[in-house]
Amino acid sequence: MTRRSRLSRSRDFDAVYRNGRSVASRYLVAYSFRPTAEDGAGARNDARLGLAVPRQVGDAVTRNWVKRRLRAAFGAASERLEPGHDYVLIARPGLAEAVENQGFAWLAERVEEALAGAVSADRDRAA
RNA sequence: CGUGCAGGCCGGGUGACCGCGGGCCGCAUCGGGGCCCGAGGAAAGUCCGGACACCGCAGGGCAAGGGCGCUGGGGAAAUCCCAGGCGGCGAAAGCCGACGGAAAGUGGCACAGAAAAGACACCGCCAUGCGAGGCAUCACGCGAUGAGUCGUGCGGUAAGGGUGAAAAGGUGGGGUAAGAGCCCACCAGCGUCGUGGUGACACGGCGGCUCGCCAAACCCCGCCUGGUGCAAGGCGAAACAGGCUCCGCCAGCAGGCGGCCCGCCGAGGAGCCGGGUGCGCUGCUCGAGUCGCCGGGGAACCGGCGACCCAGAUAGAUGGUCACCCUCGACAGAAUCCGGCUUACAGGCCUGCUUCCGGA
Repeated sequence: MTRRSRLSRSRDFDAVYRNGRSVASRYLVAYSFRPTAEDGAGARNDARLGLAVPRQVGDAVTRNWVKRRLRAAFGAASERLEPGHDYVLIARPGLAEAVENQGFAWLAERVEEALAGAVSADRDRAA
């Protein structure tokens, strides 16, 4: 995933939090939101990801480790995702230990189902 | 050889495919390639010192704060480094020490003990007054004298007992009613002189005999000290809206000179409500730089020559899937940059030294 496909500005995060829909599970919270032309930035075709890994997840090394794995899992899932959406994934405490025990494949599944859940919730809202 | 000590170093590796950040170069401008580089010894804690940047700068005194405090050297500086002195620990190599002042003052010294700092004597020791009851001698009539016991009063005494981390210099001798630096010798400490050393100090002579410990308790002395930190700061772009209250206006204290006073400057200052921006570039990595060789020095370190360029991200770059090997991988992620300190760290390697103990 390139620089362009990341959320970088706090107004982008605010927009997703305010307008998007969320799905929470044991270790992850996923937000999804499809910006439209009226939202300023204009509609795009790629999916963008923002990450939030709070201090409770672990020390700096652990948080970096978690973010890398989340990006990789997002990259693997992005081909099956709705284009033009902005996503925010929030890690919850305990995620690092869980990934260490269950492996990357498990994380990839969890990410994919969280994102899918967020997208369907967002679609319901829009409809 | 083990053991112990000191110094230095490494911190999983190799290969394949798919990916991430930066720089350069083509094709060529929808995009897609090639090459190179891409976390640490602590990047950490943010505890010191600087560089750099902006703000302040008129001086004097006081206060406050700050750590620091043996000597010589190194270093831009430091609560840093090296070497040495002194003290403590160890068999040794070696390690540890905020290492000025306790005769400026205040304060503290648990428990135990009579007493913890004007020695106010618990037991004991010594001398003596008085009293008690017996003993011996003389006399044998009252009585007198002597040695000692018990009780009590007054005084002398820090040698002994016991307590303690510590008991008023130590040991031995003389001395004394018993004792005491009361006197003497040696040792410790203090003062002074000489010699050696750049110096801290060391060694030796002489002197008068003597001062508990704690300053990382307050404190005293000496030394030092503008503030804020790269979210500093600069350039550009975009956007906006002001209102209310109070104080002051040539002086005399509105306010400023980070606290106070003197003194100086001085026409604007303070608070509340509301509105806008919160984006791009820069600072941003070539530096007290790293490596090698040579020279100086006991070392820290310094000088010369040569080579090298070694992260610059900005919601913040190292990951995923595999395969193989080994001793199965610790602590841990740059955010302006350096120099230190401190703390964390699986396992392993190298060099030098030590010899109480174990083995040959």
